[in-house]
Amino acid sequence: MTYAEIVVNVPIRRTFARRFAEGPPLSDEDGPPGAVEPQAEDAPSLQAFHYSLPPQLEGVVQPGHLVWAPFGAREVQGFVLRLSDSAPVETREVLRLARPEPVLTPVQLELAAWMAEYYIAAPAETLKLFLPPGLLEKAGTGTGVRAKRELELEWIGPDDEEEAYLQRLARSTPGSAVLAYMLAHEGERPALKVVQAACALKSAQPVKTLVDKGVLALGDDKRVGLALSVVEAQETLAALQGVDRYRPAIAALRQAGGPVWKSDLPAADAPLALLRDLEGAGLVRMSERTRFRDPLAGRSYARTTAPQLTDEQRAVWRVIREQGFGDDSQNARSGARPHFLIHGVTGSGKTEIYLHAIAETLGQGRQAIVLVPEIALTPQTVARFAGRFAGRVTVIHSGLSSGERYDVWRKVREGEFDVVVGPRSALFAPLPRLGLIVIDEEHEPSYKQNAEEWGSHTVFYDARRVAARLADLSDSVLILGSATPSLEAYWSAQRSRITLLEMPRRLVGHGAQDGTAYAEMPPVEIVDMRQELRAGNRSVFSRSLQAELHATLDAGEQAILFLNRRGTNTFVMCRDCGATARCTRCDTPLTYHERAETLLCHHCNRRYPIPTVCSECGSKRIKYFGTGTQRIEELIGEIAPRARLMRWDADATTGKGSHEEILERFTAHEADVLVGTQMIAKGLDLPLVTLVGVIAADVGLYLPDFRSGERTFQLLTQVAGRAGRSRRGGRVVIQTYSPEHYVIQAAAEHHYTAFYRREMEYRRELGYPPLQRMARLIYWDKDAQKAESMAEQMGRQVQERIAALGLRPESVTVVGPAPAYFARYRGYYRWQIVLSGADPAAIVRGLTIPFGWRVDVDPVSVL
DNA sequence: GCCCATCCGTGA
DNA sequence: CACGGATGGGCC
Repeated sequence: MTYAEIVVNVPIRRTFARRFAEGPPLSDEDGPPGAVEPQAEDAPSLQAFHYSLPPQLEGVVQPGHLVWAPFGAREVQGFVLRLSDSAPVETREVLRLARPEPVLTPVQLELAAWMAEYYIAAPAETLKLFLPPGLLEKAGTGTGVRAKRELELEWIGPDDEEEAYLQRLARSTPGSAVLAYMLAHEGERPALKVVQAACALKSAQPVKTLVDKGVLALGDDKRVGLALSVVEAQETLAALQGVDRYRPAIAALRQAGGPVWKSDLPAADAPLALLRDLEGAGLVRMSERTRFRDPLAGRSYARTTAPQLTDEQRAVWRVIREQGFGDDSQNARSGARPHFLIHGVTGSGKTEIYLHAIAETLGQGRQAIVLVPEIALTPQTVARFAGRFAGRVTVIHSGLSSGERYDVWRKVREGEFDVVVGPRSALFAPLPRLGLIVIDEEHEPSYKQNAEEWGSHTVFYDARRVAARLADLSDSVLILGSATPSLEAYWSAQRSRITLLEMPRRLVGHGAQDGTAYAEMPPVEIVDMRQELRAGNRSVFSRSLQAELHATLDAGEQAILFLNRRGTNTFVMCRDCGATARCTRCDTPLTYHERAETLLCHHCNRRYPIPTVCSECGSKRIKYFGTGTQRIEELIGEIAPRARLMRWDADATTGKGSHEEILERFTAHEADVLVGTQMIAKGLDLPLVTLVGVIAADVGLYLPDFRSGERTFQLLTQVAGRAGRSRRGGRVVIQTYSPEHYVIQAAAEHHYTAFYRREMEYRRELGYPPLQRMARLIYWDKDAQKAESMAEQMGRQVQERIAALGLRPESVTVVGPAPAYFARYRGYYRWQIVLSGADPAAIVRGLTIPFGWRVDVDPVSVL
C-alpha cells in the first residue's frame, strides 16, 4: 500500500490564526478609532494530510502532482508532498489527478524541503512559494485564478468586394428588418409576434432594442407601432442599414493582418452584436481561445546582437565558459558546477557577461533565471535581455496581477520561455531545464525576505543562499555580480567556495565598446563638516561643494546630490519643553513634509496633522530641525537660484512609471541638479553628470546594526559611481562628520578590499557573520507586558536548550531577550533574542515556538 | 469552509 | 432544562 502526504488549503479561522498560526499583522492599517477586533473569519493556510492511493493511481501519482482528495464532505485540491509505505492516521483515498503533469519539479520539491529545514519553517509554507499563484485559492477548489478565455477575431473577408458584402450585411441585420417591416405596414399596429414572425426572428430582442431607442412604441396589448414620423423612421432605417458603423471594426481587423483579441479593439467600435453580423456574413472568423496575459505584451524590443567583448570581459567570460559550462566541470567539483562572483565596478560591463552566459545556456538546451532588485526592473533592463533573446524571455514583477502571474507561471512550466527575469521570487519559476542562475547587484538587501515586513510571511529566506542550493540541485551555473559584493559572497570567494572574477575597469559612456575606452574612477574629496562649522560655515553645503556645484552649472553639466533622508525636516521639537513629535504606534520621531503639509512616520507611513501647539506643554514655540531631501531643494534655490531642480525619492515617485519619467527628464537635461535618496544610487547611466555630492555620509553609519558599515560603504560607492561615466570625467564630494572612518575612507578611494579587510576584522572581533552565523527570534505584541513575558519565557527556553545540547558557553552568544532597536512598530511592542555562533539554527530547531514568534535565520539586520 | 461538540446565555 | 447563538477544533 502506498500512502501520499498531501498539502491542502484549509482556511483556518482568523481569530485562531491570530493566536496560533500566522504572524500578528494581518491587515495593513489599523481600523478606524474604536473599531473592534475582527470577528472570526477564515484565512487561507496550507496543511499536510495523509491519504492512501487507490490501485489505479499506484505508480501514477508522484510527488509534485496536484490531485483531488475527499476532505470532510467536500473535494479539495492538494499537492502531493511525498509518498510513503505507512501513514500515521486512518486514511481516505486520493480520488484522481487534477493535472496530468506534476505541478512542481523534483528539484523544486527538494529545494522546498531544504528551505523548510534551513529556515525553520513549515514545509507547507516553503512549498507555497513555488506554487502557481492563486491555484490553491478558494479552499483548494481550484476556482481561484485560471487561464483566461477570450474571443479572438480574424478578418477572412475578400479584400476588394467589401462594399457589396457590407450592403448585404446591413440589410440582413434584424433591427433593420424589423424597422423596414414596420415602415411597410405604416399606420397599422401589428402584434409583437406578427412582427417577429414576419422578420423570421427567434427572439423579440431586436424589437425591444428599437423600443428602447424610442423608434417603436410597445403597447400594453403586446402590439407595436412606429413611435417616429415616417421621415424620421426612414432616416433611422438608412442609418441602421448604413455600413459606416462597421467600418472602424473592419479597418482595425484588416489592418491587424492576423488574429486580434476582442478586448484589444476599441470597445465602442466593436460591440459583440456587430461582430456577430460580420461573422454571419462570412467576413470574420471568431473563436474563443485561451489568452496568455503577457507582461511584455505591447512592447517590442529591438533585436540586438552580442557586441565584441573587451579584453577584460573576454578574460572573465573565458573562465566562466571553461569552468562553468565546460564538459569537465561536472566532474571537477563532486557533481556541482562552480559558483562565480563577478566583482565589477559600475559600468564595467557585467551585464554582457550575463548575456553571454545565457546564450551559452540556451545553446545547451537549458534555461536561465536572472534575479535583479525590484527597483532595477525597468523596461531598459528587461529590454537588454528581451532584445537579445527575442521571444524567449519573460518577466515577473510586483506589478503583475495574479492572473498575469498565473499565466507566466503556466507558460514557464510548459517550457514556452527559457529566460525568466525578476526579483527574489523569480527563483521559484518552474523552469524544467534550469541551467543558469544570475544574481545581479548581489549585495542588495532586498534579496532577503525581511522578517520586519508587515505581512503574513513566514519564510524569511535569502535568495542568494537558496539560489546556491538550487544551482547545486539542478546542476546549474551560478553567477553573482556586484560592484560592492556582500561580505558573505566575497568571503566565500576568499575561501574558494566561489570563483572570484575581477572587472576593475569601467567602460566609457553608454555601452560604447568601439575600441574599448576605459574611464578612471572619479576623484573623491572628503569634506570634514566639523571644520566647516569651525570656519563659520553653518550651511548644509560645504564651501567646496558649493564651488563645485557652481562650476558644474557654469559648464552646463549636471549634478546629483545625495541624502538618505526624505522630507523637509527630520524632527519637530518644542522649544520650551524639548518634546519631539513622535509616531503613536512606532515611537519614532516624525518627519515634516512641507509639500504634503503633514508629519509622516517613515517607519509605518502614518500621517499626522501639523501641530500648532506642543502636545506636552501647550507651548506654541515649535521648531523644525534636521534636513531632508525636500529641504535640500529649497536650500539649493538659495545658493544657486539658476539651477533647475528635480527630486527623486519615494515621495516624488508615487505613480506608476514615475521613476522612468523622472529619469528620462533628467537625462534629457530638463534639470541641472537631481536631489535624491538611495534610489539615485542604483545603476543609472547619466552621461552628463559630472558632480556627485553626498550631503551627509554619516546617515545610517552609526545605527546599532552589524551591517550598517557595509550598507554605508555600498551606498557611498554606488553614489560615487554615478559621476563621470562619460569622457567629461567627474568628481565626488563627500560631506561627513567622521572623515577618518574606514568606511568613508575606503569608499572615497574606491577601495573595496581595504573596506573588506577592516570590516572583516570588526566582524571577527565581535563574532558577526560571515564568520559566525546568526539566528534571530522576534516577537510582536500589542500588549507590552505580554511581549516582555513571552520574550522572557523564550529566553529561558533558549538557555535550557543550550544547556541540554551541552554547548560550551563561548561557542554561542545570546543577546536578549531585549526590546528590538525599533522597539515599537505600528503599535506592536517588539522583543527579540539574537543567537550567534557556529550553528545557532540548531538551537532554534529544538525549541517549541509559540504563535507570534518569527524565526529569522541569517538575518540581514538586527535592528 | 463546513460540520459538530461544547459552552453559556436566555427564558420557562 | 430546552433552545440558540457564539466559539473553537477537526477534517487525513
